[in-house]
Amino acid sequence: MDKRQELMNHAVHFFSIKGFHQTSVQEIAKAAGISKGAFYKHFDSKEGIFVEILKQYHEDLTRDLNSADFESGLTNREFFKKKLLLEIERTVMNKEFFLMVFKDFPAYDNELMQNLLQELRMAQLVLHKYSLLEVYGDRAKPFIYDLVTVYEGIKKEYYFYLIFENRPINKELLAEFIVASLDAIVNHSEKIQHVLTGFTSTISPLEEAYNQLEEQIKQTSSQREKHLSAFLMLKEEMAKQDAKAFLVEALLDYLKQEESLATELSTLEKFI
Amino acid sequence: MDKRQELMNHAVHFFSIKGFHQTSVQEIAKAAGISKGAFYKHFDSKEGIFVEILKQYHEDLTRDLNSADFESGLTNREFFKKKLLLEIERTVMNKEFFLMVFKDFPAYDNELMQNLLQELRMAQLVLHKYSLLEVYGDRAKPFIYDLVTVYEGIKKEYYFYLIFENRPINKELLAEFIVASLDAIVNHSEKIQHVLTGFTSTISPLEEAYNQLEEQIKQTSSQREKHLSAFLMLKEEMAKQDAKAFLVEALLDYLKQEESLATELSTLEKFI
DNA sequence: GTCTATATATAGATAGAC
DNA sequence: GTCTATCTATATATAGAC
Repeated sequence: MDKRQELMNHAVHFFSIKGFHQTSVQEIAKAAGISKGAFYKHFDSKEGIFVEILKQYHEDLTRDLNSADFESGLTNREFFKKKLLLEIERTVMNKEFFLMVFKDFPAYDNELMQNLLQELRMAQLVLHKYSLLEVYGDRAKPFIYDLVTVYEGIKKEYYFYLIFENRPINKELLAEFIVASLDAIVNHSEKIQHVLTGFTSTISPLEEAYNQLEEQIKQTSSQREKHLSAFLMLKEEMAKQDAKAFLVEALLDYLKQEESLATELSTLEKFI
Repeated sequence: MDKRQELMNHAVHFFSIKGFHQTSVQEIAKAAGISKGAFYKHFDSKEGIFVEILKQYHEDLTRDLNSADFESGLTNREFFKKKLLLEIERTVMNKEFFLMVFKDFPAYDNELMQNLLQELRMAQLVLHKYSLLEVYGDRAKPFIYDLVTVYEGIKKEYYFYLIFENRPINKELLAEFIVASLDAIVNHSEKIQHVLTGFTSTISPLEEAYNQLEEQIKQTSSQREKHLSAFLMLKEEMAKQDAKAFLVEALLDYLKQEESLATELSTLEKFI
């Protein structure tokens, strides 16, 4: 077999058991019967092999789902259910990939990787959106984003049972159960107000960072009024062309004293 | 403030951003204004502080939910929804904890930690089970485990929106939406076959390991028949009091040639 | 493309002085 | 309870011979 592919197979295996950071290049190389040094002739870094695994999985999945041919004459619902069953079976067969993704992740300071992940996720989201619209049509439209969320949430939770806990579950039954649950929600939907309005945010990232900080102050601050005032002055000052650096800094430092605001403040600081 | 508590707060912060393994004790200590050496006067290891954080969160959560007093005269459904809303708000307020748990995890070779996690998860599961039974009564009973799974799946997926993507979502609306979705599923439940039969497995871990391996051979093996035969002989031999070590070993090695069986085989090997 | 040897860095944890 | 210095282990990645 191709050494490169062999390395990737072993890598998925170790990543799925120990997580990305706890797996060494040495282990992967050794499992494939080569030295650590030789590994770097095939991949330029440990992150490199991880990215290649992600890409390959995504390509395989897309190819599989597109090339699947179901008997003709199926209703939309039956077709949807067949695709779901295929996805469930595929996920269980590739359980190591699933485990790898849900364990440790090398994505957190690598923008390239984050973009890749975002992209893969979006692709799945859009796919599900159109599948559900095909089945439920206009009745699903007003709350399609909520329906997609419910669908993905239920699916994922059963994946945990199937994969993390190795539970023996009848997959045909599971597919029917999930679709039947969606049926129920859609049939009931006139009585339900929707929650989500779309998958992509329409406000700017800076605006969002402001909103997040304001919300967090309102919810958790020990000195709500003072912190809100500081926040408003900060927002005003930062909007100015000739913002005073010392003032911005002072207000940030002041707010940083409240530990619960740390995450929101670091996000905001990226825009300075 | 208590230095110990201060260290824990900073630890959650770093763990939530960079993950457990990517955060050094040095960073945590420095953020709290002490040296790395001094850290070890407060906690005996990095894992130690992680466990303490988990325990504290669980205690706080239990206390909060028990001490919450809602107005009297609420219906079961209203009461359930109020508790859900409280949990949503609490989760968003403690988003760093949520991020920490869903990022990197130090649990994978530490049995003590795995037990703790299992315990915390079970506690939540049982809590949800009884809450749902209170609201839906006998109608939910036949498929209560599926209902709990659906409930937790939907909730978790929205938490991802709220926390990872910082989406502004009306929490009151969200709580109503989730409960309404559960209403719909329960009302529709006569027409739905259930999937799960319980949360705890009734067969022994060894038996389960056998089942897993057999299933995996059937689903993924490139030489189904040969591998199944090897599997059956292995199972038979291992059951014997005077099992031949060389035969067990040989059969294991033979099966190991099929890479897709690696996970199941390592699980099984623990019983030898 | 593979090896061994090595550069370089950083981690968790401990020792001993104050 | 805090510091600095140090131990020990292990990691990613590279260099250079074959």
